[in-house]
Amino acid sequence: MAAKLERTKVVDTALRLLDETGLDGLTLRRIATELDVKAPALYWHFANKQALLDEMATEMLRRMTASAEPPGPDAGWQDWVLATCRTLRRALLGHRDGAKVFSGTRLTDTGHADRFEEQLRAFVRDGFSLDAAIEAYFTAYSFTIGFVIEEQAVHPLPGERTPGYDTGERARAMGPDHPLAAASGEGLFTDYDRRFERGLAVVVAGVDAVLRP
Amino acid sequence: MAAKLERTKVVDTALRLLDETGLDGLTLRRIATELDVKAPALYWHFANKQALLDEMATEMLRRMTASAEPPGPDAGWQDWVLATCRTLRRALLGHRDGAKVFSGTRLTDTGHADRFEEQLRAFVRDGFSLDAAIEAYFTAYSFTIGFVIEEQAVHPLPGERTPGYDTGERARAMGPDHPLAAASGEGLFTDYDRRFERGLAVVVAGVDAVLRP
DNA sequence: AGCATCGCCTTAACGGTGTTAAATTGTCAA
DNA sequence: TTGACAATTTAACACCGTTAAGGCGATGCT
Repeated sequence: MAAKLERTKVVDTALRLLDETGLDGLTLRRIATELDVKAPALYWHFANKQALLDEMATEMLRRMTASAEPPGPDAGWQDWVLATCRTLRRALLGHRDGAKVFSGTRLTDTGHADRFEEQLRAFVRDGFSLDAAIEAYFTAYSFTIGFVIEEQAVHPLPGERTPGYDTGERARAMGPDHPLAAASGEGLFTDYDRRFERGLAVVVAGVDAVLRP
Repeated sequence: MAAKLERTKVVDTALRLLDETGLDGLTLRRIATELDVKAPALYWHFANKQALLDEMATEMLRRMTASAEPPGPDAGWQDWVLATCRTLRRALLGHRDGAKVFSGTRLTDTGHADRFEEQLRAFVRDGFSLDAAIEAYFTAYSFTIGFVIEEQAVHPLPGERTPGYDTGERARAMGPDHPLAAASGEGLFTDYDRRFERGLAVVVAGVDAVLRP
């Protein structure tokens, strides 16, 4: 079982390096150096770089479901949607370019099936059809992915800020012909926590209005 | 002004090649060959590859706003949200990896400001505060981006289908312990048109319930 | 007409990338 | 002791984005 140990060690190192270098700077040679090994050695454990990236995304999801407590047994579908999306966002924000890594990969195992099943069951328990449950889940999921991708374009890591998103300069570029657009910079590039919660509330209210039986 | 003509020719060619090769296969040498030119010649027109990608994304947006008629003058905010998101989705679906190209770039001009301004005005005209308008817009925008990223993972181009998203195999992997998850493949990987419309309806209803004054 | 300038392109090269093939080491079993 | 096998190294390949230097043709100035 040394193989599996080594595999997870590679993934751990790669995830840690991801925060330092970003997705573009994450090369196999760099990962290998960090592990005191030459690059081709990684091909013993992974078929190619994409397989490693897939495993990284899967590991992110594993840690996410491991870290966050699921809602209690009497929780409604709303609680489950809120909990799932908040946890997903935190997991994506946990690594630089997390959303890009995640949305570009296919998961390598079904360890997340438990949570997914519970999420769907919460809907069905409250009267949703399976079809409506999937629709509701996927809508909230899509919103979360899209939101964090935009968020990480501005904040590569929590606390950091990508230079160039200057609201003042943006307002000037919009010119006097677009007063609303010019004034929107503040509302578009700040306060992502609050805005994510409001967006989530919008989605939940929408599901309640359109999909709830 | 032959320079500007050449610049747009490069962008046109790059966008056409994108459909054939995908984002990973889109190299400067390939683009240059297609233009009967050597790769370094591109550096006369663009500072680097990212600048070309930015211009490609901007051109996608330009074509999008040029192709789709805006709603009439008596259209409500709902019409504007629906029109904007539908048009955005079509623009992203118009090219292989369109959503990835788009979400990874910063726009190079303010040609889209007109539409954005009209979108916000539609909200404000119906009583929204600017803050609520931005929140509503960004929520719908995030949903659309996230949705199309997932969609293009399954359908790289309209009509094509990425191999490996087999619902049967997926159901088997989920096992008998996860009946809902196992049955969800059909609802997750098919019929994106209808599901996008339903998701959009959810978002609009949510905005109506949470953000409308 | 001659000469310099400038726009646009080419040639050559650099350091880096993912990936492969073959040779090499270390370890444990027969 | 020998052999099998896992795990890694060395060497190399084809390709990538990018830079430096120079060439070439058209334009404009004297």
